[in-house]
Amino acid sequence: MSTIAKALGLLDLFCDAQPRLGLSDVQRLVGRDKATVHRHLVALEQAGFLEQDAGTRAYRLGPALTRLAGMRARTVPEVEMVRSVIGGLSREAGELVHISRLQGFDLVHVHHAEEHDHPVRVSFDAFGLPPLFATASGKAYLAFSPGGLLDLALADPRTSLPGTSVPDRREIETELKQIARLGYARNRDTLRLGVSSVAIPVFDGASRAFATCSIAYPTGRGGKGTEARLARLLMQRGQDITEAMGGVVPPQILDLWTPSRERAAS
Amino acid sequence: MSTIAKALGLLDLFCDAQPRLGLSDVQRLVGRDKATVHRHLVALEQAGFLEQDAGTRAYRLGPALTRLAGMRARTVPEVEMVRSVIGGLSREAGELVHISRLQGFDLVHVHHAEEHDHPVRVSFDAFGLPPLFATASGKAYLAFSPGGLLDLALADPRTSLPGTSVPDRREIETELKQIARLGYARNRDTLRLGVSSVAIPVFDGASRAFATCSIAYPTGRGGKGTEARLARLLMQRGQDITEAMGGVVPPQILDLWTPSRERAAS
DNA sequence: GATGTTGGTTCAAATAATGAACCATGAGAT
DNA sequence: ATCTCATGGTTCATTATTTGAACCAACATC
Repeated sequence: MSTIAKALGLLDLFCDAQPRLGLSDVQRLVGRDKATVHRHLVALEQAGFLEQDAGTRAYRLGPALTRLAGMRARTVPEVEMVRSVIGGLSREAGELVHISRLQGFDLVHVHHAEEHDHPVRVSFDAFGLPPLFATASGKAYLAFSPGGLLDLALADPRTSLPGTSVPDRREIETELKQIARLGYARNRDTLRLGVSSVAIPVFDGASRAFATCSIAYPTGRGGKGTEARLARLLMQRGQDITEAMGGVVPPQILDLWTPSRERAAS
Repeated sequence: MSTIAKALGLLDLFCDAQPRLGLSDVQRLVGRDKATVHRHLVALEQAGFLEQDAGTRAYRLGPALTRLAGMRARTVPEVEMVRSVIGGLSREAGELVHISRLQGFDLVHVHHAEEHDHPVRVSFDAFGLPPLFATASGKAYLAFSPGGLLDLALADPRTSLPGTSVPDRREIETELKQIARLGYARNRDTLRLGVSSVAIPVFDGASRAFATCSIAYPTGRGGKGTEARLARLLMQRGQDITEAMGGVVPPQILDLWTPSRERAAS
C-alpha cells in the first residue's frame, strides 16, 4: 500500500459523526503507528487538506478541499461527473443504472450506464412516460417531495390508461411513508413484467429532490436478497450521485443512507 | 519533501486554464520522472482525487474532492473556515484584515484577523457606519453589484455628515468602473487620516457580492509598492475567501484575480 | 506525587519510492 | 507504406524515504 493511499485514507475518517479528530483518535482508528500517523497528518495539513485547531490541536478537513472541489465543479461538466459515478455503480451492481430528471410532471431520462455482462439483461428503453406512482423512480421522487405533488400526479390523465389499474390514494400514501422511512423505493413487475427496480432521489443545491437514480434488474435474478443488496449499493452511492449533480443531501436522509459510519473507540 | 506532498502538489496543476492533463503534461510541469509521476497519478486516481477519461486517458480532478468538500461544509462552521483563511492572509500581508457583510445598506463587521508584529499598526475599531462610497470595502461592494445601489447609497442621510464632503456622482461612477477593471478597490486617508486600505468583494452561492474583505495599513508604511503588493495578496486569496463563506466567484472576476496561471509547455 | 492521557520527536532498521531503460500504440510526415 | 515522434504505461535494481519502538513534555485525574 502506497504512503499516498494511506495518507489520503485518513481523510475518510472525518465523517459527520466525528468531524474533528486528534492524533490519538486517528491513530486508534487506523491502527498504524503514532509517529507515522502524525507525519501523514502534518503532510496533509501543509497541503491544506486538513487544518488544525490552534486550541484543541484537533484536526479537521481543510480549505484546499473546498478550493479543488470548486475547481472541479467549474471545469468538469456535470455529464462527465455523473457518468463516472453511475458507471462505477453499474459495475458494482452488475445491472442497468439510470438517472431521470423531473421535467414538468414527468421524469425524463438523462443518463444511463450499463456495465455488466449478465446474459440476461434489462434492456434500456424510454418506454413512454408512465405516471409517477407507477415506477420506483417516481415513487422515490414523490416520497421525498412536498405533499401536494401526489395530488397532481393522481390527476394525471395517463392514470386511467388501459392496463394500469386506478390507484388507491390511501395505499400509495402508505407506501410513500414506508419509502421515506427505508430511504429507497422499489417496484416488482408492476410496470413491465419480469422487470424490478430500486430507486432513490437526487437532491439539488437547496436539498430538494429534483431527479432520481434507479437500478433495474430482471425480477428472477439472484433470489430474495437481490433487492436489499442493490438498494444498499444505491444508497451507499446516493451522496456521490447528488453531489455529482451539484446538490446537497439533507442530513436526515444521509443518516438513512449511510448509517453507523461511526467508528467508536473500542 | 514527502511523497505525500509531491503527490498532493500535482492536484494544484489542474487549473481553469488546463483542467485536463495527460501523463506527459504533468511530467513536464513538475519535472519529476515519468514513472514517479505516473504512480502518483494512479494513487490519486484510486483514492478518487483524480479520474481518468477513458477515451483520451487525460486526468482531471475527481469526485472525492466534491465529497470531502461537502463534508467539510457540513461539519466545519463558516466562522472557522473564514478565520483560517483571513488568518493566513493577515500573516502574509502583515496587516489587519477584516471582513464585513452587507446588512441593510451598511457593511457591518463580521470577522477580523490581526497577525503581525509591526510596531505601528492600524487599530481595529468599529468606527460607526460610514457611507458605502467612503470606504474601500463599500466601493468594492458597489463596483461589483447592480447599478441601482449607488443611488440608494448616495441618498444615505449620513452623506452630509460634517467633515465628509458631498460626493460627486460622476466621479464616483468613474472610480467604480476602474475598480471593476482592476479587481480591487482602494482608499488613501479619505476616512481616517494615516489609514489606507484595499478591498475586494466576497460573493455568495449565486455569485452575487454580499460581503467584502479588506486589508488596512498605515499609509506611510512601505512606500509606493505597498498598495499593489497588498492588493495582489488580497486578490490571490479572493477565491479562498469567497469559498470559505460558501460562495462562488464569477469566472470573469476570477480571471482578474488569478490571471495567467497557465503553465504553458516550454 | 503517582498514573494515564494527550500531542509530538528521535534514529536505526526496513520498506517503499525512485528512475533509466524498455514496450506498445497512435498520429503525422516523408 | 514506413519512418519518426509523441503518447501512456511498465519493469527492476538501487536508493532514499518511510517506518515504529522508545522517548519527551504538558496536562488532567486519582
